[in-house]
Amino acid sequence: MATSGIDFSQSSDTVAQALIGMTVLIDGAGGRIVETEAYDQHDPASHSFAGATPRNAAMFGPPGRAYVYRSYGIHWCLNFVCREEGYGAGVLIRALEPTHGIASLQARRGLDDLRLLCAGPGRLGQALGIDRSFNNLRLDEPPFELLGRPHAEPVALLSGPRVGISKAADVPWRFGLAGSRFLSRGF
DNA sequence: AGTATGATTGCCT
DNA sequence: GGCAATCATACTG
Repeated sequence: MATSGIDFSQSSDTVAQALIGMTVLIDGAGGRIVETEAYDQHDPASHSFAGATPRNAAMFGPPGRAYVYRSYGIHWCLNFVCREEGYGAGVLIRALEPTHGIASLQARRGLDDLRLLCAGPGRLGQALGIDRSFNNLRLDEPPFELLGRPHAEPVALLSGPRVGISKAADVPWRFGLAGSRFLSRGF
């Protein structure tokens, strides 16, 4: 069984790149991470920029946990907390290539098309069954499971501006797996 | 207490 | 390409 081997105490942009190619599962369902975005406390686009609030408290907690927030009143989005307790940084998981428990992912999405199953943070959240109860959960114990890249093989990374933000829109902290057809959109 | 605003998605023209 | 859905959070008064 491959171990994740990832160090969440690193900066969010480093973690965001290291996560590409790894596999995240919730209750055994999920897939290979093909798209991420980094957010940092000193980054105007980050929820943590203005300091800790009840909503973003998990971002300021211990690294290696989930930060879950509601997007546009509709979607649940999943982040991995980075750095250290008291520092607000995290990585938004934006897209997966479905590999495990595909039937349950499809059932929750009400959609069969593998390409659109987890291609976007809201879609991914729905497919994995994310909700508020996952906020602040540890990533190294159930229901979460993180698996490293098979044979620790290197991956070809893409990077570019983050999606859907108005501040710091030029910072290239969106990362993707080159050639993947499961990205939320092109780079 | 009222209002403005999203780290989005899906449907409409 | 445009825009409605839908609501928690943050900000203003």
